[in-house]
Amino acid sequence: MNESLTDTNPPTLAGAGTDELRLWVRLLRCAKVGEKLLRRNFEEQFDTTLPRFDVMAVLYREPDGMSMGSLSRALLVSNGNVTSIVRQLQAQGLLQSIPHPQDGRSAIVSLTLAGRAQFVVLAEAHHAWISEIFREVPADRLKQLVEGLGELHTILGA
Amino acid sequence: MNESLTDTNPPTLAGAGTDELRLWVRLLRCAKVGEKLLRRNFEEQFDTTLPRFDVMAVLYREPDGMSMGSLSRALLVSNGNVTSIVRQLQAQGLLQSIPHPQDGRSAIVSLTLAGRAQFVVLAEAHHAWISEIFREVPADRLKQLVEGLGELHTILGA
DNA sequence: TTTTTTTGCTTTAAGCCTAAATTATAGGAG
DNA sequence: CTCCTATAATTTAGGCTTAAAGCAAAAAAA
Repeated sequence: MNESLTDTNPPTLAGAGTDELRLWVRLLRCAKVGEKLLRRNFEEQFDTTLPRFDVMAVLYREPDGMSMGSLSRALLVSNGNVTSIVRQLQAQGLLQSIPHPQDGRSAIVSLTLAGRAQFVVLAEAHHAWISEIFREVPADRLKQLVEGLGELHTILGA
Repeated sequence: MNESLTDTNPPTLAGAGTDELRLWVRLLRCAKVGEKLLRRNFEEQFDTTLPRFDVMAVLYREPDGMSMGSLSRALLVSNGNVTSIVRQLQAQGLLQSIPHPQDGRSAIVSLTLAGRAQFVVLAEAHHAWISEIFREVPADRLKQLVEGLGELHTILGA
């Protein structure tokens, strides 16, 4: 029950090995492994990054464009962060920024035609990579995880 | 079946909304939300970071210390990355680096007594935050996710 | 022994990320 | 109209991250 007085091992931490902690560690671990793979693929095959892909993915769903603020909220990243990523995409001609007609502070960013075309290509590759990653996961297990993580996300979002 | 010629909405992407993609998006989303919360807490309450905590967590389990290489492999981060984090912890007196007796290239890093004491405090807070995050998740759902993510991690690791 | 290759780690360049400070515009109170 | 506050975005400082290049020691080869 108690730690031995001559124990040279680390003292047991309160709560170590609980289900919550295990869940968190595994969640983070799986996400990290996947991200590592995607980052490498995006870099090697398209000379781009996951964050840029994320920006394009959000904008693809909004053909009329959106403000920098909405973009950063949709991506769960800080306001200032979006600025530099948008700049990169703009420099590549994949994205355009147009001053808001009513509000002089704001700008509406949207994908260019080239950006939309490029995103379709990227999204296809992205999906193929994800499929490959989860290839060995049984379909019912997949559904179970989707369900469980959906519930988790709802709880976390609230 | 086909896209309308006058459709102003984004064309449907092949594979959009499949279970694999949904799983990946939710996995990443949940991890991101949790990380954001932990980062803020570590910063505000202990003026430290999640990566530093991660290093300490690994070293806590290895009282005899380990090489920089083992450390980076255990954390799934690049070799060069560990260098700067270790330096920070060393500057705070939480970690010590001792030259390897046989191998002049290598060093053995380990937590100092102060580092071990500090880690116990951090780990306790960390666990409390995690518990709070998952407070509303039913115990059986928790177990199911732990199980599913464990399997997923095994598949991803191989 | 001398040379070559490998290995452990650090450094560098580039990008992502945040919080906080700054700038500029918008909108309301007086 | 003027002042004050709120909001949109950028800039700045600091930290994390990687890949690639560099350095020094070890190990292997010649």
